[in-house]
Amino acid sequence: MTKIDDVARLARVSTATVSRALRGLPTVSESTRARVLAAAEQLGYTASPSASRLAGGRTGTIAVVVPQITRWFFGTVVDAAEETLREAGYDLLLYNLGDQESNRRQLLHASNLQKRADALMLVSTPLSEAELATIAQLRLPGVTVSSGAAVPGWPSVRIDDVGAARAATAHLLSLGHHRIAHLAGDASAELSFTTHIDRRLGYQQALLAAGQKPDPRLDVEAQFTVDGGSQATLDLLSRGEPPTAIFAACDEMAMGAMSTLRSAGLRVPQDVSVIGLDDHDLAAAVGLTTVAQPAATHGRLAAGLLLDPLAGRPRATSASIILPTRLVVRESTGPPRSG
Amino acid sequence: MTKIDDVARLARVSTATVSRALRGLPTVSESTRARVLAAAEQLGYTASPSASRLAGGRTGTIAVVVPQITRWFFGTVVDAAEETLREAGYDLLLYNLGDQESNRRQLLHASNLQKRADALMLVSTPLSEAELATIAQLRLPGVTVSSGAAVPGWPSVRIDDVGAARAATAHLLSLGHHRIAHLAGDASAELSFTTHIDRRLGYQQALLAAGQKPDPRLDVEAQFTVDGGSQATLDLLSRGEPPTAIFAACDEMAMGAMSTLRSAGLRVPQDVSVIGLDDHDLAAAVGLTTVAQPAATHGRLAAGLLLDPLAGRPRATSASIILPTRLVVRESTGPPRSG
DNA sequence: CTGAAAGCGCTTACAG
DNA sequence: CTGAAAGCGCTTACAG
Repeated sequence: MTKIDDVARLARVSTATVSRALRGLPTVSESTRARVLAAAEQLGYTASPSASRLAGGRTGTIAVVVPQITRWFFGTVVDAAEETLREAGYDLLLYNLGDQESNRRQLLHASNLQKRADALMLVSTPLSEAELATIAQLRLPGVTVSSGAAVPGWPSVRIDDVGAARAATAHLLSLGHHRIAHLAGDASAELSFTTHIDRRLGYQQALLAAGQKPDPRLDVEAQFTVDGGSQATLDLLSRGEPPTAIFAACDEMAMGAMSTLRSAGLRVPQDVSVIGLDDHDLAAAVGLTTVAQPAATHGRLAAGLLLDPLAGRPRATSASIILPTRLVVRESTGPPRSG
Repeated sequence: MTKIDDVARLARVSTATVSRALRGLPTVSESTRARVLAAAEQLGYTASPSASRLAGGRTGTIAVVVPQITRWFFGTVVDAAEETLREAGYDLLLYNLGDQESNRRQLLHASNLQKRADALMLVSTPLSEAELATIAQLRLPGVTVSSGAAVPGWPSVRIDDVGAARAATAHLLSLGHHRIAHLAGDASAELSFTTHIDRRLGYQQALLAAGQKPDPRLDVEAQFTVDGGSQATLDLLSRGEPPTAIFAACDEMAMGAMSTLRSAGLRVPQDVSVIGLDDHDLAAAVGLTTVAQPAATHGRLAAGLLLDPLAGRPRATSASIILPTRLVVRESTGPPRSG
């Protein structure tokens, strides 16, 4: 591997000058810079990241933490963030929390993060008090995407979960539904996971605004996945008279619900309407009505918010971005039979 | 940040001993090791990765390259690989190639990789001759997942794409279909991308074995996505008499096809049968018949193949793993109307 | 605008 | 089993 000395020798300058020229620092004459670039090019030189990091104190890396990369929203956020970060020259270190709580603790341990990344992007990742305190003390720049922890001093990119859930439920109400079920995220599993709580809140608010009292028997918790949606729907059906409509807290659950309803001999939307929240890649294909949220935009904007302070620039945008959602009506919702 | 000297001072040993004790090298007495561990614990010490990498020559990082993290197969492979790698103490550096060819070239440039990662996992990533040569010359350990490049000396984990496609097509043939279309990956877009070629080959082999001549008008190319499947199906329908069955090269395309067929007023499977290849998370929910491939197993095994040589162990498994596929019959396939 | 020298925080022969 | 010292390949004040 060629190193900086090789380039310096060939360009007849010091290693300090090579370092400056290659990083585009302004204190290098044009002719020198040209000579250095030519030498580096000729030798196929790239600085060793380990050495740069140690000497410079910056890692050139952003750590991105997601609950599970296979879920639509998280995959899409990471996809968009990766592109933005790479264009800016940053590497993306992926932390996929998975199910294991032990995994979580270890990953979010301070010393692990601070020495590995210049900044942190937490996607839908709740934090304990202790974790929050540690991160605050590290003074690591960061951004949160979607709900989860609110880290003091960090910007956030998210939607109005309460409002989106309200809109989804209101759509069902406007069609004349009176028995509207909710498939909620499992609030107990992930500490202070506000997404689940907020969406349930929006659901309840919409019902109350329409003069309906939320019925706990129509409100079931499950995993935020296709299987979770299926299980929750089975659960719902086993409780007796089925609802006339279901608001699932995410599209994956909604698709699981649609599938289970059909297997149970119920037609969607004639017997039961289903609405989700996301606008998953496949929502259009399965005719799912949903409240769309712009996942890629989350990732792109969050990455941008991280880059500004890292480059020493003031943040271009305000600290907290609430992205718009919109109702997309497809074939999975309609008026109730008796409506 | 506490550094190794702090620990050494507290434990009353040299930094060399701290380094050895913490990494579990055998040449440290038990009592010394205990003292060092206690000191490190007390100070909350973790070694600086940059310094370790520079001094030790290892990065503790695996670079994982995927075409697009949002696609089911790739997301699932990365999810499984991440878990295995993290358990072994490795970081995962994600390279999401995306659409941009320029991106590709830069990422796969030798100097970029060798200094950033100890090993490389290429998922469905074709390489040019030049890239292959560079990688071979780097002597970087690696593994390929799914088809793409065959790097000399690297193990691979994949399915038999030709056989899987043959099985999918044979299923349609066995139901009595005579006009079987194929939605293929866009072979021209990604150099030497053998997955697309192999699946088309299997399709053609099955037809020929049944005495049917492949009809180019029933063989359309598209993106490996839901939208790609929709577009290709529209294309197919615009060519005149529709096929009685469609074999889509992946489930996402198959789901796009199902959706477009229904929008066009064609029933699945009564008017047109559809079979995919993957067993996507949502395949069961939409009743898609498919040839299942174990995506998570790909990721887990590939990560394992990488870890053995990195730990200096001989590889536990043979160099080339062909994982089994299996036909999963659901509701999207049936006999042709006139059959 | 450029260079000599120190230093980033570890690991690794080399000795003992 | 342990330590002193060199070295990994850069970047950064400090001088000029």
